[in-house]
Amino acid sequence: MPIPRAAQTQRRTRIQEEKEEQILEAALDVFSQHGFKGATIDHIAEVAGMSKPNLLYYFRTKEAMHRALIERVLDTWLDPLRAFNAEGNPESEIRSYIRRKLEMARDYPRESRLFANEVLRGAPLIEDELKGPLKELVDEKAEVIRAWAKAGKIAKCDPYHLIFSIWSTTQHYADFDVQVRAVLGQEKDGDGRFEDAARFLEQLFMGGLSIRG
Amino acid sequence: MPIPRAAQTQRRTRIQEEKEEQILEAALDVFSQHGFKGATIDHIAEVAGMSKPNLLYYFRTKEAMHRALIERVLDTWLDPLRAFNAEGNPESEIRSYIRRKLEMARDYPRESRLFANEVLRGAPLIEDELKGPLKELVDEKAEVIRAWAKAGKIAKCDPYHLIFSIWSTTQHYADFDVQVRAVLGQEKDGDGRFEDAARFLEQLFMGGLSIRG
DNA sequence: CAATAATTTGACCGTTTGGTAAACATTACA
DNA sequence: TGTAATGTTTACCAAACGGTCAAATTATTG
Repeated sequence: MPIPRAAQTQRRTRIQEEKEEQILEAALDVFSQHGFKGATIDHIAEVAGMSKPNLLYYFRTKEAMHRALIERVLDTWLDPLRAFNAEGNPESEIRSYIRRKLEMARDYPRESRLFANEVLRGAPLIEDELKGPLKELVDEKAEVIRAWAKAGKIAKCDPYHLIFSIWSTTQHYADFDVQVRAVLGQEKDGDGRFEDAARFLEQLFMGGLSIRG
Repeated sequence: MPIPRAAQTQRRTRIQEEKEEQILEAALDVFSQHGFKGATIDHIAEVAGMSKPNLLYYFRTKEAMHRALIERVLDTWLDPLRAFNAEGNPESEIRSYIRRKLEMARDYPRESRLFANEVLRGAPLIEDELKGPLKELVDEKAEVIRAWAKAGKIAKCDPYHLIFSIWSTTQHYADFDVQVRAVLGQEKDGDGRFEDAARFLEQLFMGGLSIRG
């Protein structure tokens, strides 16, 4: 009598929804802190408050858990870029994109680190996502930026490297948090630090794109 | 008859120097690619072309290897910042700092990734280094930048976040190389890509600091 | 060359880890 | 309420891994 795995059933029960959520929440904790190899199923199970075999009832392998998690994260991770609007004016669009990305680094540092860990190790699980959907989205937005530059609304610049620089500067505050904290010391608390970073980055990018602040 | 471990001897022999170098080179390969937990002694031994017990003759534990490696890397990693000169003029100093950091991301991506991995997992091995020597160095250079701003040579800005943004934008090309390549596609080769990034970053920071390019 | 010190290796060990088997418990539903 | 499907747990396994040991080999030096 084969046990029907949750992942194989047609309709998901209430328990499945709850438990899978519970597991992914714990998995996010552990994977983002220790990386894929460093994370253990036992540890995730402990954080999730359930037994190891119970975890493996919902996700058959550690990799399946990681894959489910990272695909979900990747999706929401790109929301700010999707919100980037060609119709809006360049200043407010770029400004609010930077701010949203910075807010995400502040509010969802685990997601940022999970992603960083995955890319650092060569992105074996999401290579296709990067080369497909991600590239297409970036291509589309890069075209918007290029049009703005052509119309003289912002300085001429390489739109891809502009996007990279916004990603890197904002995510830095999540991924390198330990270093940032070590350098800045205890003086500034979370909110003050966030505001300082936001102010600086707006100045940097507005100036760099020749947009008067 | 206790075997004198290489690390314990007073003077290092020729063989010790060679082999330790050989091991650290292999370790850099493996640690930077797989992270601390993901790296195995067997794998490092294989890359180094020697047996596992032989490795452990020179470095008693995996952690000792990692520590030796990361301390060496951290030291050379900060050279560009140390070269930052208060006497020089702001434009050329900042410009060449960016370029040096970008060159390091291009020429030493393994070192960058090793460091990123370490910080991502909470920097357990170099916490003291970050809070001590690193912080002091950054404090010193931040003061230089602040003085430049006060003298009206560059726009007023938070010097710490300026340094963070230079770190993050340049190191991004090493740490997130897979993503960068996925988005940019095969069109641009290594050198062209590097020049594009360099041009963009110079424009960004010169403009952001109100320095005319 | 002899003898001592330094280096290298194959075999091995205890622990951790990802994952399984099967019995047991609970839930959903006719 | 009975029964089949779903969910949970205890006990366990094989492989991988960090590290040790003692014997063998090579290098150094008096």
